[in-house]
Amino acid sequence: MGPSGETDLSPPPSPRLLEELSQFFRLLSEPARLQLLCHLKQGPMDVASLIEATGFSQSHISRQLGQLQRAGLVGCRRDGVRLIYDAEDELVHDLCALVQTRLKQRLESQLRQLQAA
Amino acid sequence: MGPSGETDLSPPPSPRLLEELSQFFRLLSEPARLQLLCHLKQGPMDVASLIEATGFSQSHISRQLGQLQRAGLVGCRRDGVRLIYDAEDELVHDLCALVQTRLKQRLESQLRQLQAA
DNA sequence: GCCCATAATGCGTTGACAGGCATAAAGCAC
DNA sequence: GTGCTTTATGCCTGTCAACGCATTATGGGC
Repeated sequence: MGPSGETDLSPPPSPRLLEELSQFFRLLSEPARLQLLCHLKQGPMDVASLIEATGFSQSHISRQLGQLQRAGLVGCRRDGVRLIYDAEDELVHDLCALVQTRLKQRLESQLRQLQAA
Repeated sequence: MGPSGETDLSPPPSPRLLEELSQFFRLLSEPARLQLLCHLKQGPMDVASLIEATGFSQSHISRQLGQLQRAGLVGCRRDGVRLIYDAEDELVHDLCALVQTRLKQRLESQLRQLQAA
């Protein structure tokens, strides 16, 4: 606990990794995509159901699903002419849970500050 | 409705929460901000050092720090005329570690597929 | 008071991407 | 084969945010 606390535990991440990380977070930075992931978390669905559930256009849904699939966050199988998508990754759920907890803590903290004042 | 298997374990998140989550992820979706957070994780720094470390303009750094501060991810204190920023949240580090692990797993998986073929 | 250093903000440009419409591709039924 | 349905893609527009430059605000030192 000296003045030079040496918090330097980890080396600075390479620009390459930084780019990959931010690209991943970018996928989750769009409410539409997050919404699709949440719906798919409840179980596999075809695109028509996702359109019905979200109200977005078919082309939009298809594009967002494409991005999520390329990232490996969703997968799909064929059922005749339909494509059934499903969430393939628990990570997103965990990340959301962590962030949600933090958001809640932050709001509670702000609330206490208001009450104290 | 379907006689579906009801994988409905968790209720669909409200649009409000979806928006908050995506906004948070959006903060991390910019390499510049992620880079600032990583630098600050090594210890408190003033803005001049961050400019030196990242090569961005002063105005840009200031703006990004402002966003991070409003989200509570960084804090700052004054030292004379300088402002010393520091990372205030372990969450980002944890999130990055989780995502990084996943990215690695994914690459390894792809590598195995190539070798098998 | 004036001057200098540091950080924040107004303004403009530009690039990226959401999102819809129209079209093409893919697969099934006949 | 022709049609019909479902999904993917080309094209377009609007919007939003990164980013730099110029300016302003803030806080020393004299």
